[in-house]
Amino acid sequence: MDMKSVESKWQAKWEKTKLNVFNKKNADKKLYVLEMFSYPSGAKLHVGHWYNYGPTDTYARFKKMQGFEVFQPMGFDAFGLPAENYAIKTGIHPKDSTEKNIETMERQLRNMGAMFDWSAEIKTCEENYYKWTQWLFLQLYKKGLAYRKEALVNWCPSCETVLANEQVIGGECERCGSTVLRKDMTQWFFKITDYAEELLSDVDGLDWPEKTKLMQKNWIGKSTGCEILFECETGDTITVFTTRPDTVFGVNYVVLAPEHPLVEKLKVAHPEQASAIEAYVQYAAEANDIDRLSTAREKTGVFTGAYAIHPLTNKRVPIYLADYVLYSYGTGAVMAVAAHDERDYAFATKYGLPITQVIQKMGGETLLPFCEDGILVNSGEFDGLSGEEARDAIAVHLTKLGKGGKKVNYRLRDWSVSRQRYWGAPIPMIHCEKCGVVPVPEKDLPVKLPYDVEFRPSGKSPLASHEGFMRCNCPKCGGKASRDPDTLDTFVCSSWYFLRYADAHNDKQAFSTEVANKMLPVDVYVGGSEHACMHLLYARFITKALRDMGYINFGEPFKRLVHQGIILGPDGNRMSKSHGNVISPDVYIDEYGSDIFRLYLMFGFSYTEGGPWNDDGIKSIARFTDKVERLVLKSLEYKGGHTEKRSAEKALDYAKNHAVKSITRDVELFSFNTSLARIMEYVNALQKYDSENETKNTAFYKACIEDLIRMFAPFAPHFSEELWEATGHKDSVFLEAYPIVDESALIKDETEYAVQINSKIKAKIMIPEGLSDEEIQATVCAYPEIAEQIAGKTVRKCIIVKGRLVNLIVG
RNA sequence: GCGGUCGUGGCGGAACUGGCAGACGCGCAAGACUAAGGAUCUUGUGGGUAACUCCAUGCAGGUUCAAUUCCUGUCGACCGCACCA
Repeated sequence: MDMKSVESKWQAKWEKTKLNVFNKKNADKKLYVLEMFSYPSGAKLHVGHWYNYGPTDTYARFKKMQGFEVFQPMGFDAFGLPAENYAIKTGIHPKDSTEKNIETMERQLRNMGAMFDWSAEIKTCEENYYKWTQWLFLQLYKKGLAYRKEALVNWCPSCETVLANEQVIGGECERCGSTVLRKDMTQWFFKITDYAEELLSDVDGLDWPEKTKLMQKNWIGKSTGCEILFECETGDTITVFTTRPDTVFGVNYVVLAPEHPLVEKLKVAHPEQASAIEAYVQYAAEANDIDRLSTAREKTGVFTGAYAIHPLTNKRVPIYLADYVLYSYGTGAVMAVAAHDERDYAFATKYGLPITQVIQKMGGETLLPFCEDGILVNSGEFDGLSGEEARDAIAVHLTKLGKGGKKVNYRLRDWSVSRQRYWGAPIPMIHCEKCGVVPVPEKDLPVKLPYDVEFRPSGKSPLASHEGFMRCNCPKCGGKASRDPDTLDTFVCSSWYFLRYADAHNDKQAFSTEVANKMLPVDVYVGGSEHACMHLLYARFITKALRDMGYINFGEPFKRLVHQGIILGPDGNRMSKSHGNVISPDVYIDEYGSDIFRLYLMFGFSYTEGGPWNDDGIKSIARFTDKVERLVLKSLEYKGGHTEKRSAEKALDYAKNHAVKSITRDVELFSFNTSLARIMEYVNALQKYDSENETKNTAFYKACIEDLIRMFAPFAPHFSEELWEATGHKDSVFLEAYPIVDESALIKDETEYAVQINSKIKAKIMIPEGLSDEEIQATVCAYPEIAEQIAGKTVRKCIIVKGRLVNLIVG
């Protein structure tokens, strides 16, 4: 079969008959199958795109044949740094390069032959999309979920922009790998922390990979503990957060993060220490994140000269500054218990501070810090309590004294969304000298991104130097004002696109509530696991926020989530230009066509695992489709024959139904390799029937062949359409129902049992269906080979696993 | 350091709730058809052994009538977090 012409033929037909367009009339049977949309940074589709989209399309087509009205849209996440960095390097405008890349990629995606509903296509860099991204920003602002503050933020010196915490991977920029610095800047933030608890507790109800759920949980990082107030000589109060209030009697000193606001005051109160404090704050500010976050690094710090009063013992404890305390977590201050915390122990040892043991391990003393639970000692009235009891009792006691109480803390921080870059959605805010920060009225959206901008980095936002863009009037007072020069993080664009797909042409709203409630949530979402704590978390947050604003009635965007694995280069390494191991799908598609490429991706790997690319595998798939084609075409010539159902027909019928049953289960699990194995088995059975039976039950055999085409259709769509047409059908095979299991064909008269004596296999015996356990045992024991071996011994126990095995315990 | 996932033939990979380890395919070997085959078809294919059988799911234990599957320890690979108090 000439796959190239076959593929373009059927793609044209599908387009013409609108086969892939979602039919709103069948919305009650909708199934929203979504692949993460493409990022057009490279000019072409790579193997990863194929591996995401090809097999998932097979799933979608399978569900369509099962009677679902499948909605499978596709689009482009088109704003972002790579296009801009490319522009800086080459001088080609990001809009031009992005549009060109999209054009190529879209053509390739169409040639893939997936059933994407192109009528709902989205490009996030287009006005009719980012207008609504800006609208979303304004809604969050109205709701108090978008706010501006000066804060220490992650700064990528190479991309010259701020990054969200989620975009800093091990202290490095997610995009370019530069070491991220910290910088004090005024930025827009989304208050994702308001949803920390809900984001955490709703995770459990999701049909997502457990690993991803755990990663989100850890990222949100809930910890329950206690806040404790330490009065300070200056009259201020230092609030610390601890998960171990049971160790409070062991506090040896209190530590503030160098950025803590109280530091200034302490410097004034203790002029003798001022220069030491100053020097240390300076030192901490200059240390980069990598150094500072390293656990191996030696602890450093400085005494402030000040003391705090222990809330329960009233003893004076010294106040230190140390950068092992993070200002961004908890209260930015901790109580140090050297005897029961490794970090405090290391610090105390270095600076010669006292160490007081207050937790006793069962049966003995410990010299090194003992960080587990134990019995309280040296803790006044709390002596003898267990850790758990003490944590509760001390928290209650502190509350009573007004010196603290129970407190929950999250690791999750608010999402910083300002980017000092050009290629993004402008933030729809205006700065007026008189009125302050004023939102752009919704009727004035979109705030258009100008084309003629000097996007080469200058240390500040490119838009800031575009006068025409910046200059505006204040919507409130009408006076002179300027626009916000920053653009939105692209993750804002992608945090709601799945809603826009459902109502992509709405020019009055971002989406209609009615439509969104009908079409969402997404039933199955497929994409890479690298988004676990970024896109997937942001999308959940935005969904919940929109729900609380009344725009939608659901709080989770993606009911089920599947991650595809990664296809590695033939050498087992991740594909990369530097490794020189990049496999181009184009070469193979040219030679074999898209169906065979997709089949190999499905058959050669476990979908969620991925693995190294291998050329031999793809050849074997091409051989298989040839075989199917020969078998189908040969069957067309058969005429006459008999109409009985003899054992040969029964065996074939069994093979078919066995395959149907397994495939139906496996495709649902995204287990495409085993599904195809079952199809291969069925093809082998057909071939066997064909070659072994001179006279055939022709009508039956032809029906089996047609079922094969139906079964194979989701896996090899163009190929199957062509064969379906060859067998005399006019309409698309995708309008056919997927074969359903006929359980009666799977009932056998007898089943082979493995028979064990003392757990060792001794024989395989055919046992008729429907026997009782006693009858099975009797049959087995009467079997000559077994009877011989158990002669003279007593059968003490007989374990029977129905349909599988019998284990005789003799002795 | 903490958390997680995974280690199965020469290779990719199967094995549903503990129940015949190695499905399906590649590769390899032999044969058939051929002028020829890199096409197609048939058969065989974890290892040892002449055979009875024995040994095999990273390694060492444990639970069980039965363990790739559950538990403990250990080695290795990968991923995530990383001074989070």
